Amino acid sequence: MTKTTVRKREAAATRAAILAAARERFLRESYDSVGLREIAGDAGVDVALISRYFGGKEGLFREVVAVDKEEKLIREPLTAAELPAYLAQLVVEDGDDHRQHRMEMFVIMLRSASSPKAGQIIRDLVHLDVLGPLAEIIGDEHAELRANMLLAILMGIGVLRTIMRVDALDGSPDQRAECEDRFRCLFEAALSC
Amino acid sequence: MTKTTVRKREAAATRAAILAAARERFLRESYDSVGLREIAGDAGVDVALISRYFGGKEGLFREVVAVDKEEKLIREPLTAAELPAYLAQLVVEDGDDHRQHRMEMFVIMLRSASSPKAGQIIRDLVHLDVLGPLAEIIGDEHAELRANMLLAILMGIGVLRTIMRVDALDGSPDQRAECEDRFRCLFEAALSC
DNA sequence: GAAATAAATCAACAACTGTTGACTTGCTCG
DNA sequence: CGAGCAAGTCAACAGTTGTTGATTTATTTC
Repeated sequence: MTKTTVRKREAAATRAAILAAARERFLRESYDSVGLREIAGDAGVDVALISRYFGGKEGLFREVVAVDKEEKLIREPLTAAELPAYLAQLVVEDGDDHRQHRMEMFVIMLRSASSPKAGQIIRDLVHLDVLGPLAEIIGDEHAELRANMLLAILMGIGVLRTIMRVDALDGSPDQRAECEDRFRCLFEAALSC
Repeated sequence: MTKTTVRKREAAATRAAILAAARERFLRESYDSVGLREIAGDAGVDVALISRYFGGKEGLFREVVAVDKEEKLIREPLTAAELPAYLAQLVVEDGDDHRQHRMEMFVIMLRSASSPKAGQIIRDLVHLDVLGPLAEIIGDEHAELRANMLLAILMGIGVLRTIMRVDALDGSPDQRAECEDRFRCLFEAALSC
C-alpha cells in the first residue's frame, strides 16, 4: 500500500471542513454554547467524526486556535514606531485577509476565555504569542505594562464591536478613516504617556 | 394571617442567598458553564427553589444584573474633566466597595456576553446604562465615539485582568499608583485626541 | 474480481442540563 | 389543638451534551 495517495474518501478534506465549520462557530458563540452536532451539521459530516479526528471537543478547539496561531498574531518585523498605525488598521478591519483573520482570532479568544475548559488554552496563547512579541517590539523599560495597555485597547475594541455589537465603526468610509486616526492617536498615547 | 411578618422559614433570606451565590458564580464563569446545581449548592438550598423563585435560569441571571444595575454603573454627577481620574481609580480597584462592585459588574457582563441566552440582556444594559450616560457626560460633538473609546479601554482592562489573568496591576502600592497615573493619562487621551 | 482497508454512518451510551409536580415539613392563626 | 398554608424537599421528567462501539460503504491492491 503506497501511503502517500491513500485518503480514499478524502479524510483530509473532511478534516478541513470540520475545522472550518468549527472556526466559524467559535467566532460567533462561546465554547460552551457551541454543540458538536451544530459544527458537524455545518460541515456536512457525522458528529462521530469529530471525536474520531480530533479526539474530542477540546482537541478540536485547541486545533482551531493552533491553526490561527501559525500565522503569528503580531507580525514580527515591526518597529515600535510603526505599531500604532498597524494596530489602528487592524481594528478598522478593511485590510487584507490576513489582517482580518488576525482580528477574528482575538474575537475567538474573547468569546471562549471564560469557559473552564477552553480558558487555559486561551490564556497560554495570549501570554506566549501576543504579550511576549508586543513587549519585545516596544522594548523600553516599561515594555510589559505598555504591551498590556495596547492589548487592553485592542481587546476592548474587539469586545465592543463584535460581542457588545456597538457600531462606532459602521459608518461611511470617511467616518471609518476618522476613527482609524483617533485609534492610532490612542495607541500612540498608550506608548508615550 | 398578618402578611407582613410571614416568611416562616425566611423566603426572602433564601432568595437573597441564591442571588448572592449566583452573582459569585457568574463573576467567575460564563452563563453557559454555570449550572443551577452549583449555585444551589453554594447557597445551601435545593435546586428546585431557583426555578421556583426566579422562574428559571434566565430570570435569575436577569435579576443578578438588574440588582447591580440599580447602583448605577456610571455615577451621574460627574463632569467630563473628572472622568479620566474616576475611571482610572475604577480600574485599579482599591476604592470603596461601591466602586469595586461596579468593576465586577463589567466582568459579569464580559463573561456572559457571548452566550446566546444572556447576550441580549447584556447588550441592552451596555447601551442603555453605560454608553448613554457616558456620552451624556462627555457632551461634545464626538461624544458617542469617545464614549465608545472610553468603554473599550475599560472593557479591555477588565478582560486582561480578570479573564486573561494578566497581572499588570498586581505589584507594590507604588507600582499600582504608577499604573493609575498611566491609565488616567490614557483616558485623557481618549477624550482629547 | 475478491480480499483488504480506510472512511463514513448508525445507534446507543451515560452523564448532565433546566424544569416540574407531588410530597413533607414547619410555622401561624382561629 | 388542629386546620391552613407557606417553605422546603424529593424524585423524576424530557432534552441535550460529548463520546464510543459495531456496522456499512466505498476505494484500492493483489
